[in-house]
Amino acid sequence: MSSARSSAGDPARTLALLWRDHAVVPRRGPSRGLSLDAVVAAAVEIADKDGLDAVTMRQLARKLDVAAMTLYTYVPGKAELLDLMLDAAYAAMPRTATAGQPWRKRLIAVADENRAMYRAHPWASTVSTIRPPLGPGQMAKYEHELSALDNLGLTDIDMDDCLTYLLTFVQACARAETSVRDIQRESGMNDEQWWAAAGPLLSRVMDEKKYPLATRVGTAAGTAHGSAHNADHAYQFGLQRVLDALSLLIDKASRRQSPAV
Amino acid sequence: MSSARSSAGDPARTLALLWRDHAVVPRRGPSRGLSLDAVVAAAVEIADKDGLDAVTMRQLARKLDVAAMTLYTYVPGKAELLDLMLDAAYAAMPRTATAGQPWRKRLIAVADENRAMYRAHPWASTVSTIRPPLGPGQMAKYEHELSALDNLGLTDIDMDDCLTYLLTFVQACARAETSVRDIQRESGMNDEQWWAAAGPLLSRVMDEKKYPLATRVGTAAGTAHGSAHNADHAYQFGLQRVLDALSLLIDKASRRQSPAV
DNA sequence: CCGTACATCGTACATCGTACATCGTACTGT
DNA sequence: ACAGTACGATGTACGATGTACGATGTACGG
Repeated sequence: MSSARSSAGDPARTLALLWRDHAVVPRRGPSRGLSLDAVVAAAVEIADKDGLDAVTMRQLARKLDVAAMTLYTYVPGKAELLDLMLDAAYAAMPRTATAGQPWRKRLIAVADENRAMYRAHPWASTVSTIRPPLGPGQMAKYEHELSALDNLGLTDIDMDDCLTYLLTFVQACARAETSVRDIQRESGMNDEQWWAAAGPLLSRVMDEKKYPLATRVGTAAGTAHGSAHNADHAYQFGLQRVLDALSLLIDKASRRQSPAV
Repeated sequence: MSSARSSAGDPARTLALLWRDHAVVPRRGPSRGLSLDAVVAAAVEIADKDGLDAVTMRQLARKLDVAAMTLYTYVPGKAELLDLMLDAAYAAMPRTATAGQPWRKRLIAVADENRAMYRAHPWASTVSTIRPPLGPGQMAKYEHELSALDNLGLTDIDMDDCLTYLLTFVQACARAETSVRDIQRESGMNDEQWWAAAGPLLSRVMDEKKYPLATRVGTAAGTAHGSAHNADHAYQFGLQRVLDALSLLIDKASRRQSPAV
């Protein structure tokens, strides 16, 4: 996989699994030792703790005290498993009731809920959901989030665009955070240590006269980034920018809908 | 790898390669059949055509008519190769001279240059550059892009933040485009076909009364997205939003610097 | 009470990155 | 001119990965 992707398996089979559409319940043979939910939950647990790469069929099987191939009686393959993991994560999200509040507050709640989900499941931020997992979790999430944009005078397509714009931003932030965490774990260095190691080497090998701005700004940014809470800062800062941008669309639409407001 | 990452190898070794710091030129043994540049160029070619996953040591070796292990005399490993590929892509970017133009035009040029680079090298959009490849290409790119934000009254850290904000947006757009392309190639279906396959299945399995907004908006967005140029649209639309957001910072800073403007 | 449907699982295969040992080449010191 | 050696190239091998295949055992329906 270039990057992990949702909905990479057979649509029919995947949808049946996501909606737990056990069309035919087996009537013969030994009873099952596990359940689909148990398999998915175990996979999510591994991914939460050790990252998506740690979710291998053998690892997962070991955790469930079962042979690797046994998993294939619960799930057609790894692609479908990923869809089930994502949809389960979506299904478990809290959905704050914000009806009656101004749209800005409602959208901030949506963003924060997503951020919390990515904090709990960092691996989810690395999955491309261009083709989303079409399960009950995703549907409930989508329904809830759209309600924050309903009755503002936006067209259906505008609603979807605005939501996508917001969620893309939150996912990009989460992805950056996840990346920092993963690379730190794999390299055994945090960013500060890495800069401390690479910085001197770099200035010995590059001609600082040739890149004056890069040297000056890079040094300033490097030391600032090494210091602290820049992920939080980037999120708060960026979210305000995103909401400002959306307000241009939303306020115009609202005015058109109800000129008094 | 959870996702591909730059600067995942040993910093010292990587920097020496990136800056072609051949400290000791070998004086003995057979002459080399290839060059570092040839190896990197071949890797980029494969990645451009068939995606980053297709860049395996064996594939690359086959393309260069050499045994797989031979590559390890040119490059310490795959992690370093990725850094070299990225830095080469950066180095090859055109850098439009926009001195004297208003900052908005300059930033649009920066964004467009990056977009063009990602179009030429879609795999580059999938690489996390939280720790950037500290090579001459990256430096030249950074120097050039910072110059578009220089003399606007911004602090060094603001300059870096603004640039990062812009480039993150462009990369997110490119990543989406790449994802669409990759998933289409792998699944053998374009998005329209996929929706056509999954849509009916979904509506049979889900209770549309339970998700009224999702059904209504999802259908509208689904058909609209199936139609056409939404990647371009998302880029143009989003870029304007990003620039609007940045103008709040920049105009304020400029006014502080030169109240007349 | 047997046939059969089904869960389980051991083995095997192709793929990956790369460690290691070997081989042959071409320069260096005499 | 020749030996010693540094170094490029490469064949083989190892431990991962996802999963196809076939054997084994279980429990229900006739």
